[in-house]
Amino acid sequence: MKSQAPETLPRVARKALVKLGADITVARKKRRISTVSMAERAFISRATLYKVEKGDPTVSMGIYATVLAILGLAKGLGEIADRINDPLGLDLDEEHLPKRIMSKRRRRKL
Amino acid sequence: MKSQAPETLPRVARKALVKLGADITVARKKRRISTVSMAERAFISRATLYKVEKGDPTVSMGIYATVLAILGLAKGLGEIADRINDPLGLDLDEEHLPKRIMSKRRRRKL
DNA sequence: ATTTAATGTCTTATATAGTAGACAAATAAG
DNA sequence: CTTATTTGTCTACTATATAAGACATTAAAT
Repeated sequence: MKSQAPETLPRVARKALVKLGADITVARKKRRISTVSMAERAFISRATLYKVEKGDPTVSMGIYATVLAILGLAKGLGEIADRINDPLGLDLDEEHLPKRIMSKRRRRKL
Repeated sequence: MKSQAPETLPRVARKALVKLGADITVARKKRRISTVSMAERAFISRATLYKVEKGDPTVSMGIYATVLAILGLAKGLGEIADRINDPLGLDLDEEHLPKRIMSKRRRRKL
């Protein structure tokens, strides 16, 4: 992630990540997996695992996904934005979604 | 994410990511947000948003989190690994988790 | 009380993510 | 059907993530 304008990450996102990291730590401990062992299984360094458990936004999604998979929690990743979890479905019917989103209609040349 | 040994990403993780990306595309369209507009709001390039919607594992978690937040779906991120979603809680009581995981007990010097 | 392994946390080098910008293809509106 | 715009997808440059390794601290076993 590029740290363009400082604090570009929405607060809700930040909070969710910190919680995710903390939950991962608990889940790991419940399975009695040490940080060294988890890092090895995920093919990452201990330093990176440390960032994951802190909820660091710069770590790649693939690494988070791998750690979750090792904990048997990967499926939840795919359920974040599915129909069930998207009550904001407006009027549009999933089947009839336009292939492209057109903004303000342009003016024809006179 | 470092692509050390090819195909280091567990299949379940890969599947979950592809689904997440597809669901993000649908959620975006339902909100009538164009890729250009979404990229601007998330302070990322269109190319990166494209990767996100493909479920690319190399994109940073912060970017995924930001996009989800714009869609109003960030909370779900924090719920992936919480107690409710972790049935594999073994015997351990969350409160009594050891602070460190000790492996094979070492042998004291004779 | 000792000892040993686990964890928190830096630093620095190198692999790679993210951007910009371009282009063709294709949808939607007039 | 024509035109304006969106989207799919590359390439190459630059910013940054990740690994490696070190060190101090601390939990837990003996």
